[in-house]
Parts: sequence; structure tokens; C-alpha cells
Amino acid sequence: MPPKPPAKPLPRPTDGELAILRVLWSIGPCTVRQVHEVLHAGRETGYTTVLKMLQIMTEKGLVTREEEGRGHLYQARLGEAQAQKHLVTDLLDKAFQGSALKLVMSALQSKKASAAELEAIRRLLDEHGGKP
Amino acid sequence: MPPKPPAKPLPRPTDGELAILRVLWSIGPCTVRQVHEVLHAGRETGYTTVLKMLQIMTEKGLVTREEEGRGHLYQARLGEAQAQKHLVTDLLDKAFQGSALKLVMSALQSKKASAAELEAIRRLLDEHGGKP
DNA sequence: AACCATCTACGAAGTCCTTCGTTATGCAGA
DNA sequence: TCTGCATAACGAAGGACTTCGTAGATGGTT
Repeated sequence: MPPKPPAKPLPRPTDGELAILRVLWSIGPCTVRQVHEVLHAGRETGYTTVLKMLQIMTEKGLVTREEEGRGHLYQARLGEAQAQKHLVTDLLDKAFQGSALKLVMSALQSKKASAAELEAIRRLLDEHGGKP
Repeated sequence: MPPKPPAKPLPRPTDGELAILRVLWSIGPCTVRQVHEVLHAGRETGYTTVLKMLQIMTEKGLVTREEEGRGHLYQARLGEAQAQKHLVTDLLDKAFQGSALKLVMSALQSKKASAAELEAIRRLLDEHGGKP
């Protein structure tokens, strides 16, 4: 058996860490420089700041790192869907008393969902709970 | 015109602050002691810790305070639904590219929603998007 | 009045998050 | 080889969050 990564649950990523994870999810494993360039398009974030955050995220287990030439390649440990599920579960427990209904209501009120999205959600419901 | 409260958007409450807000939402305006007693049932949190947090939350504008006898009454500034909407919108933008569909999918996968809840969500969709 | 319980206020400690200046390392070219 | 560039690492600073010890204020009781 390969030694399991420590079984402690991954901490919830901070907002800054989430921004980095989004980059890793969208373009796959990449170097500090690549992450920095993508982030730099939107925010002003120094190179060493990104590096430091990736180092800390490595310690936390949010990302894994492997040597690549003279630099390192970073990769998100959790897939996007998995991480989203964690975040939603967390919010559900902390702000919605675990009620998925209330959360869905808020979501639909927060952003106007497109008709196509509404239809997709309806189909999801059919698969999920059995049509009435 | 009464002087508006400062127009800066309220900061997102931390987890600890959210726990306090939940108490205020459930039992209405109350004193530090009341909040502490409710919280104490679940977590170990000192009285002065709750007091300090309420003071900071007052500075942030998350709660309002009014004199009551020798103590103070604290009240959440935002209603529960309003605060939930903020939290959901925030999560939507930061982790779901603004896609309500993806968030709803995660929510339904995270917790098994009851049949009644699913039906309620379906009704919500009908009101919201127009039945197909 | 003296005392006690309750409450507010203050400030400090410890941790975490974010940022960045600086230094070390390793590769490539003059 | 020596120099310069890209990268990694270190360490510190500043702010936010949480916790708590302690002090001050107020009201009721003996």
C-alpha cells in the first residue's frame, strides 16, 4: 500500500487560495509563474506572494508538487467538483441548518438563472428524487 | 433624512460571527449573556469572548446595539434570508463561476434532500422560470 | 455604607492570512 | 569561468480572528 496522505480533512481554502485553485483547475498542473500570470490578469498579486501561498497550500495538503526541470509543477489535490461539494456542505451546515431547499432558494434568488439552466435543474431533480 | 449607515457593503461574517448571528436570528435581539448561554450549549466559548466578538461585529456593522437597563441588546442588522443571499452570491462568484446550476447540483449531491424538499424546489422552479 | 453579582471595556497573546524584500540556488550564455 | 536571469526559499511585517485576564461601572443586598 502506498502510504496514505494524512487522513485529516483538508482545511477549507481561503478566498486567495481558492483563486489559485481555480487557475489549477482550469489549466491543469502548472508552475508558479503560470499561476501568477493568470492571476495577474485580474488582480495585482506579486510573484513571491503566489509562491508563498502555493508553499503553504502544499503544507496544508491542498495542492501537490512535483519537480519539473529547475522549477516545480503544482496540482490541485481535490478536483473542482469535490472541492465545490465541500464548500457547499460547509455553507449548508453553517448558514442553512443543513436545508438544501433553503440554499437552492437563495441561489435562485441571487442570480437570475437562464431558462436553460432552470430546465437543467428540473431534469436534475427528476433524476434525483423521482418524478411526481 | 436619518443619516444613512455607511454605504460600504457589510463584510462577510466569519464562522464564529455566523454562529452568533444564528442565535440572534433565532431568538431575536438579546443580551450578551443570552447569546453566550445558547452558544455554550454546543461550543466552549467564554463570556468575554462572545462580548468581544459582538463589539467587533458592532464596529463592522454586522449587528446593532441599544441600551437596555444596565446592559445592551444586540440585534442582527441583516435578516437571515438577506445574509444567506449574500453568502450564496459570494460562493457562487468565487467557486462556481456564477453558475447557479452547478451550485444546485452540488447542493443536491451534498445532502440528501427529502422528497418534500425536492417537490418544494420543483414548485419554486415553476414560479421562477415558467413551467415548460 | 460595604459587599457581591453582573455587565462593559480594555488590552494583550496567539494564530492565521497576505504581502513582499531579500537571499540562495541552479542553469545558460559571453 | 564569470555573469546574469529565473526560480525557490526564508523571514518579517501588518492585519484579521479568537481567546481570555483584568479592570471599571452599576445595581441590588445585608
